[in-house]
Amino acid sequence: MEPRRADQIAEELEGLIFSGAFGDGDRLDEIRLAERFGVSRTPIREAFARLALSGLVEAIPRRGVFVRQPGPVELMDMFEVMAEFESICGRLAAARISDTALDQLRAANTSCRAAVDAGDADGYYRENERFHHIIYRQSGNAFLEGETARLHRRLKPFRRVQLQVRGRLAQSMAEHEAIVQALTDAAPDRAAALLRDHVAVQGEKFHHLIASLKPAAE
Amino acid sequence: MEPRRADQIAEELEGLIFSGAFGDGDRLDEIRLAERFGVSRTPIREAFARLALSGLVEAIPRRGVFVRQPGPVELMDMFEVMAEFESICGRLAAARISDTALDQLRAANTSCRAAVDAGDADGYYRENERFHHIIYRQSGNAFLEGETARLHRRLKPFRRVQLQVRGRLAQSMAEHEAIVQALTDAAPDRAAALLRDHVAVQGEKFHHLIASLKPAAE
DNA sequence: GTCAAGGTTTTTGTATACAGAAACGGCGCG
DNA sequence: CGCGCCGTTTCTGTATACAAAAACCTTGAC
Repeated sequence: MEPRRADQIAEELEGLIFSGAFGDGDRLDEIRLAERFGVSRTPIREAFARLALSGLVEAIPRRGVFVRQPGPVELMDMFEVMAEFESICGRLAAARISDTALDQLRAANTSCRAAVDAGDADGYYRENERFHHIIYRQSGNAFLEGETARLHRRLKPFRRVQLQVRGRLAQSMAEHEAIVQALTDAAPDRAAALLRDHVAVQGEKFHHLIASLKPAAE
Repeated sequence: MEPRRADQIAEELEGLIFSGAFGDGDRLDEIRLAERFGVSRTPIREAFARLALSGLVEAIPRRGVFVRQPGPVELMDMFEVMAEFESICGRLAAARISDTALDQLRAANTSCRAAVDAGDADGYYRENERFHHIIYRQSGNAFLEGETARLHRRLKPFRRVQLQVRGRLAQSMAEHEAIVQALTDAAPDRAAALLRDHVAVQGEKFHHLIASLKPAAE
């Protein structure tokens, strides 16, 4: 049989969870999913293991696996941590960044601005991601880079929403340039502060958004 | 059959990896392990999934699972991140900590000192852990608490080594008291700086240790 | 009418069997 | 003598079958 069946299933399930087909606390039935995907229970269980690695589901022994989707509170917590992660990366990168990487940052920023001007949302996301990943890498700490990228990836589905606020993109671009400047000047504290605020703002915007979306929920 | 077989196997394998029976890059043979534990391959694979969650092994598709033990460089990176984690927890906790928790910190510190005086190493480790976990909790950020505890746990086997340096325990105790003072004074920056240094020192000690142990390795 | 106990059903966990891919070795060719 | 190709073997991935535990429902007693 196809060797990467379990991986594909994991991806599809990931999509289903992100799309909201499965909500927080929902139990994922092995048998139903096995029938649905036309495979046995084994690759389903394998897929569950993959999802558990990403933190999307949690397996409770003898009970089954349950969708673990962060609620508003946990999401705010995650954004707060994300801001600190980026801040640390920036602080370290300010001392360790190479000239080549600085050029790459400026290039990513230029592409980013071009995407904004062209109204190319996908392009913006892609270049924005590149920008941040360069900073992660330049922290010179592979473990930090990995953990930061991990959380970044996990928050990805929720980041899209809050960027639709008018004027945020232009402001974000300005912040990017200030960050590049701080890194160029090798100013660790400034870079750390700028990056923290840059991401923290995303969290706040997100908070306002969910607050306006469901005011009666809490 | 016993329902928690896979969990037990996972624990045993964890012990084997920590004890050095399996080194970095070693491939874990499903069949051999199945024979060794007297079970089929299925619970072994289940155990692998658990270990992968802890980051102790890495599964490469169609190749098998391999022990992923951090080398000196990665370990240093992890200690650096650990220091930043604790620092963040301290900064947030300084603003959010409760009087009850402050009392608990002082109590843990007292027990800690008693253990040091009694030469009770295990007691020291336990109370020291309690001390730090209280701070994680008091950050008021459940996600941060979880991630910090996770990394703390992962570094646990390597922490034991570096504490055997003479005089470190007493110094560590003094740092603990300074940290409690900073939290009592609600001084976020001071608490953050103290905690960062408190943990960073561990990383440095560790670095010196491995440097002295294998000078020809690099 | 409510609660508890027992049996039934559903579901997880494990064992075994099989298919397909990757690693290994021998053979032939240049 | 070195290199590449093909058959063999070993191992991962998947399917199916079975055991055991938890959830569910029914039934009986208080």
